[in-house]
Amino acid sequence: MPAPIRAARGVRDVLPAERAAWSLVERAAHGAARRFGYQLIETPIIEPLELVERGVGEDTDVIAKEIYFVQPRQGSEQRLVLRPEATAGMVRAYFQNGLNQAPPPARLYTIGAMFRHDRPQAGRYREFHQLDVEAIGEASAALDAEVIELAAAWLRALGLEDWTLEVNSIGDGACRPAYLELLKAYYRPLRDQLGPDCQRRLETNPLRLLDCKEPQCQPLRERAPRIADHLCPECARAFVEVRSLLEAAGIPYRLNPYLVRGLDYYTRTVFEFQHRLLGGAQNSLAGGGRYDGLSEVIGYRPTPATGFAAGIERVVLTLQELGRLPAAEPAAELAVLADGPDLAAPVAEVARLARPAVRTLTDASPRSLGAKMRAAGRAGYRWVAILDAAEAERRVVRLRDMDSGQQRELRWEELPSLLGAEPSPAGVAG
RNA sequence: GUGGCUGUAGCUCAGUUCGGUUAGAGCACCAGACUGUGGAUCUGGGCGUCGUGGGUUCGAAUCCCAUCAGCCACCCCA
Repeated sequence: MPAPIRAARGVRDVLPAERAAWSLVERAAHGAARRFGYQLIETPIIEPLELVERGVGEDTDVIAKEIYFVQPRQGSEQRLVLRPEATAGMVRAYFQNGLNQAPPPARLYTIGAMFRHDRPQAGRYREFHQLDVEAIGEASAALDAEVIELAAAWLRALGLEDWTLEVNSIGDGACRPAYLELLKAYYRPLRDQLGPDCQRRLETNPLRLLDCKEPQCQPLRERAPRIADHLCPECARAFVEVRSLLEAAGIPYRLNPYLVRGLDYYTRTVFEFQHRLLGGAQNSLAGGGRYDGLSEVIGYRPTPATGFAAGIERVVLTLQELGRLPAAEPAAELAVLADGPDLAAPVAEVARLARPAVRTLTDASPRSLGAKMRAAGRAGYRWVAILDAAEAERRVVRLRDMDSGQQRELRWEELPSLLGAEPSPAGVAG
């Protein structure tokens, strides 16, 4: 026998008990997105390397070490990768399918798996799932506020109230270059006090100096020029508008002048939802912002857009920490039990008749009736229908109400109407 | 990718310090008893190459090395 094959590192199985919580989170996401007029789309999990490279930024860690490459069958084939995030694919799909021909903005969302070759940790997996919400085609600050409000509505629908929202503006092509010069001018004399990473960032990606967590770098940023003080009139106006819209919507937020995105095509609004229960390093529930420069980078017409990505696993984890996971639901409401051997066919027929009314499973195993009843009791089924050979011949069952213990004989054909009349949510779950 | 901690039954763990017969407990699972036919109780049962591979030794769950996996902190982000 070969060695047991285990799942790859950093990926995990979501079993039925936990999957119920996922369904809750996903249903809330669909509900929130639809209520804001966002439509569900699906984009491929594999995308061309170039899309991901340019969509994420070639100098980022994601590109440098976290990309999963798809092994090409021939060297000449296009290089494909597993998507590490959804936004670039969403924008590609928007243009490629002509959604830019409709009146803007396109309000789109998707839920799906993303892949990053990180070092696994609780709340951080190599395959993880995101809710991704994008409003593409319009520069209005109202859309920034809208996607934030959507995210907040989603979290609130799940009973998550204790998050914090941090907001910042990082300007645009008109004002950021000048600000970056100011930032560099501030940091250059302090270069020797910076960590090695930040010494490099000083010239390549100075915004990143602001959110460096190295103890030696942190104090220096206190006196650094703040971009909020150096926004161009348009960006300043947009920032004010986003903030006033959030206040009007009753969404509490905190200004974090050190919240940044490292890439050039991010503009103006950036934000992040956090939750303390997620613990230190992995406390981010969702993050996003405006990315007016992305479409050009991937070869399409300049088009403003804004959105966010949220971690499904992290939301589920937070619900778990709060003890708010939904109670495990029995797999069925009715179990049809064979009292004796060779009853598979009649048991299946009884179940078939009952299924239009209630979720029904069968147990025609050779175990004793006591064992089957014990299993049914533990599983929490509402009803049990028992039949032996003689009853099968007469087309009747003993129907037992597991709560009251009451039991009566009835004809198979009576099952659906009788059980259907009982108040029982036959809703679709997970 | 860097550093640290940890891997024993399906799950939670004891045993490891200081090597010594057939490696333990609870939960869960299966069978039976008890109420014809239930969640409790009782009895019995498989619980396992002690993560994997190699080494030291008369002898390794225990010591050493490697490897894989999980967790924690970085890096980064969801």
